[in-house]
Amino acid sequence: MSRKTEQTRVRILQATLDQLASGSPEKTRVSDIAKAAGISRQALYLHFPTRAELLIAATKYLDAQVDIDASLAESRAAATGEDRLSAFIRAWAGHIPVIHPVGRALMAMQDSDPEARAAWADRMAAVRHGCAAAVAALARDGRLRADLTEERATDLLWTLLSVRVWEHLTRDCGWSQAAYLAEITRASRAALLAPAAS
Amino acid sequence: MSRKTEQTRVRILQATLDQLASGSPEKTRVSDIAKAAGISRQALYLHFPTRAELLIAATKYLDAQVDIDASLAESRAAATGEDRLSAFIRAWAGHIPVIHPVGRALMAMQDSDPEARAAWADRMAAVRHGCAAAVAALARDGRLRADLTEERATDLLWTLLSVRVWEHLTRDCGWSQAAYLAEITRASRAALLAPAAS
DNA sequence: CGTCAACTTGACACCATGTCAAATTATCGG
DNA sequence: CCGATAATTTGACATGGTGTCAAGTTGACG
Repeated sequence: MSRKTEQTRVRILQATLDQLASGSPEKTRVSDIAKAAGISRQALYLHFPTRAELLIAATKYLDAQVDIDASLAESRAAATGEDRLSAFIRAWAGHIPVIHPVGRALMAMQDSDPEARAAWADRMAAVRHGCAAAVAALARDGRLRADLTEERATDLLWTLLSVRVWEHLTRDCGWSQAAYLAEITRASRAALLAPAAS
Repeated sequence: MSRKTEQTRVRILQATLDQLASGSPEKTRVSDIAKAAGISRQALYLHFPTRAELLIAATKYLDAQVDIDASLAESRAAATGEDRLSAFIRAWAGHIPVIHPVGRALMAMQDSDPEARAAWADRMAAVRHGCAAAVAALARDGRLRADLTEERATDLLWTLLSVRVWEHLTRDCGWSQAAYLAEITRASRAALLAPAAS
């Protein structure tokens, strides 16, 4: 009963991630996912009430698999604010490609589905929280640009690290992930750090 | 004959811009626009074959009204590269709010309509061209950061000035237009200019 | 072997876009 | 001012995806 239900649920979630990753996420239909999971479209609706909730569940499922907190451990352990900033950027930048397919699908639904909007906003708020921590560490070291409040610096970093910026640089500009990481790290330092950096 | 057709056409385009500006652009339906223009939905299709082409035509109509080239004149006339960069940013930043409603509608169609995608890409390519000119002026003055190629610098500036970044800062972060302009100018200078700036 | 849950099949409502045909109303040239 | 014709209206319909509903089928487990 519950055993089988859970199996099917996981199979659906995995199929969702697979389908989103291969092909345009925003054009992936519920029927495509059901087919990939080997069940009927209606059966999928027995597990997830709407497309939006399926996507949200898939996001959480992915979270559970990748364990972003572990990647952020290095950032939190950094001795200096500058190290913390770099480590945070490195960790988050490495995660963007992983969450991008489902993120793109979620972003595409933002205008039509309030739940999807809230779910995505929530995840991004978590990223902002990480940005704020890095900025606070910088401020503690006295390395933050004097004319920036912590809040404004956080907004700036959050924007620089947004998925849209990653998309623009890697997709529209054709940058490699390595180039993205190097340049966005540099740009973030340039934007936030007081002059006379290392 | 052609007189009336033209009148109606303009009325539709104006109604389109009005509707997009008031209310979520991506949720604006063809029937909403037709109603605002005072004609039937089917009559609208007599003038514009698809929603995408209507939006594209509205973009061109808006262009014709605002004359972006005039705003860029100051930028082109700048004596130094740094002045040119600042003037370009100021001009473009001032235009983003104007084109944003229709731009947002166009961006929302990118995944479903290749024509809309191409039209928006085209406009953004024009912005990139402006970025490239500013970067070239900077390079000519020897003010470009040594470790950046002109191409990469252009990509960076183009990204910083993207509509998505403007949306993020003004909508998600709640920044005023003035704050956006000031901070994005600063960030662009920090990202592109060689140290020891004015 | 019977029961209950999971699943299937097939039909349908909804909503926005886009198409079509027939009827009606403006508009313009003569 | 009238007749041709262009512009518009009304109403019906196709398409494609989401979400719902009902009735029938399969399969596991006590």
